[in-house]
This record gives sequence, structure tokens and C-alpha cells, in this order.
Amino acid sequence: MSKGITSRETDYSQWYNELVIKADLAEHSDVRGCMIIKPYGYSIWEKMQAVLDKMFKDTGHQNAYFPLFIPKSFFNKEASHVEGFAKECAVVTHYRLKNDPEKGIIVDPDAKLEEELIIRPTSETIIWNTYRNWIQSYRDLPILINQWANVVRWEMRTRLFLRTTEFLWQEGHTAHASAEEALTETRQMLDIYAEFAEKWMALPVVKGAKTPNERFAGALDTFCIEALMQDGKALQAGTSHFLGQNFAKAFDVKYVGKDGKQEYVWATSWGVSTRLMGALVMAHSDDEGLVLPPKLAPIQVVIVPIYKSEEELAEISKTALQIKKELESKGISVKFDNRDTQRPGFKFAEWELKGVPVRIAIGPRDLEQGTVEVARRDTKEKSVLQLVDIAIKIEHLLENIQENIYKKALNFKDTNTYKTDTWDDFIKLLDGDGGFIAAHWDGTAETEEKIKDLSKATIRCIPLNNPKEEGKCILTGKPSQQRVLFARAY
RNA sequence: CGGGGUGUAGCGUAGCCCGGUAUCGCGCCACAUUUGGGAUGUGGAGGUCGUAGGUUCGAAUCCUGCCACCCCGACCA
Repeated sequence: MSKGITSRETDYSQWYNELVIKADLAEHSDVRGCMIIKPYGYSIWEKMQAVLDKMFKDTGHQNAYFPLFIPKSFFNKEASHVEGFAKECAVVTHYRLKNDPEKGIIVDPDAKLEEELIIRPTSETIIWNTYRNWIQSYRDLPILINQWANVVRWEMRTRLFLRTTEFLWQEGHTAHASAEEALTETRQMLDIYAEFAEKWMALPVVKGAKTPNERFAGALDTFCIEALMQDGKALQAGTSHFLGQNFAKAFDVKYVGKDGKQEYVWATSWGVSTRLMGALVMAHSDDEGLVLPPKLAPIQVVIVPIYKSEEELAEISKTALQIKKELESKGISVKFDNRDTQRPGFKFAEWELKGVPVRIAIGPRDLEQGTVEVARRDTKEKSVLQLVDIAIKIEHLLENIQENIYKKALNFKDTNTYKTDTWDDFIKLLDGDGGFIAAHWDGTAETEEKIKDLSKATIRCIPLNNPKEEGKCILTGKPSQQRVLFARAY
């Protein structure tokens, strides 16, 4: 592993790339801009999925599945939605290949589709086309549906996990009888995302609203959670949209209320993707490799035996398997790495690279003394512990690590969040270590655009519960009522 | 799509200017000694030099077309 964050000897993105590949999370595929998620990476994603899925279900949502293909005509219906996605859609135009004597396998020109199919970049259109048939009365509402799926966005430039052509995500699509209820749902899901990020990923986030410029295509309001990566760049980790009646109007979805009057349905959509994997990697890792929060680590404890002979291994295995059993009874996932093909030092380095939170080493010395050596990944501290109550000690250690990783990230976010009132300072901060910058903005799209052109920084969000404060726009000097959060972002 | 660059073993590379069938490291396989922080030695396997054509007695090397990838820009809620 080359030096990256702590030493800044190499480019951060190169370091990130190398880490993702070496830690066995994912690799580039032969398909442009796509990636292969390897078993270890996927097992982390599965853990995330399981937690999120439960949170969704606990708030009354159900899973469903809609088609991958969307007829092109569906995209005509919501104007701003098309505009937002048209430039990055993969389109299916034919349904058959044939063998050409000269050119080999070619697309059969006779198999052209009457209407092209868009590979979903997101599913609002096909879902709202379906909801039209599902909703007639206020009794049919609300509809609270989530879908786990893959989507395709033909981005010009891709990066493992952060922006891939195809990615996995969940998209929630709800329909409500009133604007208030839809707004409440939008905010509820934002809170769930924030809770997931902070409690499970140990990733502190800023909850906020997007500016009109940065809103989801077709939304009246977009809320987001923004996280800060260790190189000082921001990452949008999740979004929740209040769609108003835009999609209901576009797809003619009406319900009859108690009063017998027809009204358009109110909508929300919300999503998080495998981008969260990228966030997890970038937020906590060090030069030794991944640092996984215990609550999401597929392997929470690894036991490495240290031995010289078969007999010694047999003796150590007894103790190791006993510890494994005790830990597993507390719901802790344990890997006993008894491979005889690798030496201990190699295993230590390998599991550190993969971010396993706790390592237990057992050797002949320990057998004599009834101890084990316990090393924690986050601080790399080692200590020798007595075997008695080992499971309880490890359980507490895991909790401690989870908390410590979060505090470290929180501290990083706080010390890299600045306030400034001058343009010079603003640029200086951005060109320095980056971070979030709270600054005044005159509220116009033109100024926002201009700041972006001049500084490459965008308004990440207008934080919720933002204190009102009189000030002058950092660029134009025009009056402003509150600070907004700027950063360079992924 | 513009500007620049690169394609040589699973990975990273030397060789290219100045043509003679390919260098080194990691990894892999076997054996031995090792095993409390990424072992060492000896031996071995592995290559359509991105691709198609041209020049030549002979092409990784020179020429032309094509393809792929990377970086910068455009683009990206």
C-alpha cells in the first residue's frame, strides 16, 4: 500500500483506487466504467442492505421490483426529469444479433425496436406509470415502496464505487394524499439515512436542503446528507426528494378524497447506493488499509494462531475454537485463520488491509499463561488479555472501536469546517486542505454558478436548523440571511 | 467530443530513437529450512509484444489504419 492520507505522498484518488482493489472489495471490469464487486466487498454491502432494509420496514415500507427497461415515451412526460437524465442514458435499440459472413456477429438491422427502451437511470417514470393503476381512492394511500435494484447512468468519468456506469442502490417511491404527509416522509427518510450513516457507518453527516440548481430533476425540494472525506472533499451520501405533484401530473395519477373530489397524488423518492461503500473506505481508512466500523464489518474478529508444529497448532486450535464459540454466542462474527500456507506476519498485514476491527493472536506463550494478544485495528494498540470473560471484553472493545471511529471522523469533520466572509480566504481554504466552508451567498443561481466556475466549489447544502444570520455574499457582496455549506465534492 | 499519453506473462515494467524471436521485479508451482509483524534459498512454469495491414531476408522496434485504456477539459443532483 502506497502512502496516501497521512503522508499525502501520492494522489488521494490513486490511493483510494489501490485500496479498493487491494482490500479485495472490487475491481474494474471489461465493460466501460463498470466494476466487479468481489465477495468481500459484497459482503459489506449485504450488511448495509440488511440494516437499511430493516429500517425501511420498521417505518412501514415494503419491497417490490419494477422493470429494468423503460419505454422511451415515458421520459417525455416529465420535462425537467428528462432534461436531467437524457444526457446519460443507455438505450436499447435492437433485440437480435446475427452472423454476418464478413463482419462476424453484428446487430441485426431487421431487429430494430419500434420504440427504444431506456435502461433505467432511476425508476420514477416506470413506477408512476404503474401507480396510476394502483391508486383510485384515498383508501389506496399511502403507498410506501422500496426497490433494491441496479441502475445505469452513462457518466463520462467513472470511479470505483463513487461513480460507476452501473450501480446498485435502493430507491424508495412513495405516494401520499397530502403535501404535508409527503414532506414528513421525505424528512423521515433523510433522518433514517443520517442515522444509518452515523450509527452504523460511523460517518458524521450534515443534513440539509439542496439549492434549486442542485435539486433532483423533477423534485420540488431535495434533501441530502453530506459527508466529508479525509482529503477534504465532500461526498453526497444520500438524497431524499419531495416530488410534489409533478410525477402524478405527468402520469395522471389522481385519487378521490373523502370529500369526493379528485386530486393529484403527492410523491417522494429517496435513495442510497453502493457509493456508500466508497464513503466508508474514504472516511476511515489509513495507510495500512481499510478501517471498518465493527457494526458493518463482515468479519469482526480474526484469530491468528502462531505455531511451529502440527501439535502446537492442534493445542492452539482448541483454545481458538473455544473463544470463537464464545464470541459467536454473542453474535460476533469470527474468522479463525488457520491457513498453513501463510505466515503470521502476512496474515496480520492482510487482515489489517481488509479492515477487520479486532485481531486475536494465540501462541505457545499464551497457552502457558492463559492469555491472548488482542490488537485493535483503529488505533493499532495491542494488549495481552486474560482468557476469563474474553467474550465480554471483546464485545466491549468492538463497541469502543465503533465509537472511537465515529469520534475521530466527527472531530475531522468539525476541525475541517470553516466560516469565512472573504473571497480570498474562501479560495485559500479550498486550495489548502479543503473541507466544508460556511459562507454567505446571495441566493441566486447565477452567483452559485459563478462561484462554481471560479472555485470549483459547489453549495453542498443549506443545513437544516441553519441559524439565520445577516451577512454579505462572499462573491457579490449582496445581502444574505444565512450561511450555506460550500465544498469541492466528488 | 477536444488536448496529451499508454498498450510487452496474472500485476508492475526494460527494450523501441539505432530492426536480428524479449529484460527485471512481484506473484505462481516444487522441495528444503522457517513461522510472536508482510520469510529465505535452490529449481521450475508462464509471452499471438493491443489489433489489422504494409516495408524488409528478418518487425516489440519503422510506416498506415483500427481498437482499448489512462490523465486534463467538457460532463456529473
